[in-house]
Amino acid sequence: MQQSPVPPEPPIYRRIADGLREAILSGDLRDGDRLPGENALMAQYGIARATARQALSVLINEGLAVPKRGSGVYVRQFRPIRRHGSRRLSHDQWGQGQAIWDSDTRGRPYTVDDVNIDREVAEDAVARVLNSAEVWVRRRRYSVDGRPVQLSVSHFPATLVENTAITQHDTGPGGVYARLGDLGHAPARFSEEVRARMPHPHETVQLDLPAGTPVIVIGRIAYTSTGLPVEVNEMILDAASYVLQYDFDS
Amino acid sequence: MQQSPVPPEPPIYRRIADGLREAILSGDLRDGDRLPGENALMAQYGIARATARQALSVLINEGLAVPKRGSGVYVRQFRPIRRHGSRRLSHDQWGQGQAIWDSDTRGRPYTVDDVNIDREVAEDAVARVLNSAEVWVRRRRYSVDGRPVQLSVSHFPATLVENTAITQHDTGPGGVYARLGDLGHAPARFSEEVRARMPHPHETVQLDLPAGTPVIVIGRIAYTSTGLPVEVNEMILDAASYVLQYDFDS
DNA sequence: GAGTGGTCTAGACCACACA
DNA sequence: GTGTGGTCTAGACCACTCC
Repeated sequence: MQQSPVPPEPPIYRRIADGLREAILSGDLRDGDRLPGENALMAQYGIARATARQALSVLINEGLAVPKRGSGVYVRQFRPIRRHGSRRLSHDQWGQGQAIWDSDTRGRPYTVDDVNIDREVAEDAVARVLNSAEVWVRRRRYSVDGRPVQLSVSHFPATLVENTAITQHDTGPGGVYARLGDLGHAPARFSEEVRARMPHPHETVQLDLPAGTPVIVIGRIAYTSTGLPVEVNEMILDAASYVLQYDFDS
Repeated sequence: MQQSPVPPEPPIYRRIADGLREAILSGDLRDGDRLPGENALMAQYGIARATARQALSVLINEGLAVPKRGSGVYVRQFRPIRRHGSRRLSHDQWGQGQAIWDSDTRGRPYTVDDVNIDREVAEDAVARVLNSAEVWVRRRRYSVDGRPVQLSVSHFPATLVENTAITQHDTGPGGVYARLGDLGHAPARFSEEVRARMPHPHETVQLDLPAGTPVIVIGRIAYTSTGLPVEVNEMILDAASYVLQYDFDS
């Protein structure tokens, strides 16, 4: 009867999840493959329904699998869009365009829906940055291949853009940045803050996110060449759909 | 008996979770506050244990709450470290150092543990970028205030750094970049790819991540001024501990 | 219609925290 | 010791998908 300080075994649901995860990460189960369902796990391991569900929920919450009602649980895929930060310093100019991760580089077309434009009282942080209590706000949703991938909320100082096309649905050729240029306030410098977190419920709905998908949050300030902040843009990206790339000298 | 096409009510566990979430996001429940426990929810809503657990698990998987065994479920806090990409173009130089999100800017000291240095056969992606089949690999873990926040794996072309301090624990003054400089290969340009995803199990352990915490993955390539890639560094950051900042001109 | 995942109940035993 | 969350069983009904 050896009773030594054995490291406690992980619970059953976790061991099952570990096995399935390894099958996914090793490539035994590939993109879109069907995982063993609840009934299969119950039979195979002699466990209760809730325990089988718990095992599957681990993988779902890790973003490795997606449940489909009435059908099964499937291996999830990752095929991101590449978003470049700086364009001028783009590393294509000095490297061979090398990248560590694969991505869909063909410029798939964006579509924009759910445009909303309003004049609002700015939130504290935005008011502080733009030095303006009132702002024009442009809310948009971007989709690629019919799937929503990004939410964007742009804020402009109200007095700066009043009576310009920036307050209209159709901003004209070149978009809002061209209109800012018309005003003599062309954006020249950018500061981007990047975070990641789990999505809020409305983001889950608007981006149609499965469980286990974080969002990347980008807060971007656009400055003119003289250092005047002219736009604050908060973007919410489906993390499973994006790779961000930033190139810079030391 | 009106029986009109009512939008189906969300399940109980979700309604409970929604209520708790609102309490957290509105500030009624603050950092570190205790949420109603399983027993409290069972009594208050007249539901079974598993249902109460399910409601709490929603918030836990969203990263809004953290369970503590034998104690309760608590509201989680977010107090990130700010990590700057470019230093030369640092936006302090032309802006007023404005930022959208709060962060702990006081430079809290890093500690490094778990240093591992090995000569290895490179993974495909790394071999392709460095144009080198064999690499020296430096694995490190960084902690702040005693809490692990970042894992880092640096790869260097084996033939380039052989017999230098880069293959030693003590890399000398200025660290590995200074040693690369000694070789006439000082890094001058960087390309960073940024992703976010849920952590793998070993990352969860090494970073001591609670459920509902994504990781930010940074893949960074360092080039010399002549465009020679000299380092590939993959960093895994606790997303709840970081804000990344990138400044650039258009 | 058969099979799947989604929700829910009513129990049980355990390890752990806290007083 | 009491209360907490962690794991697990054995059922149930439902909505949905696929054949």
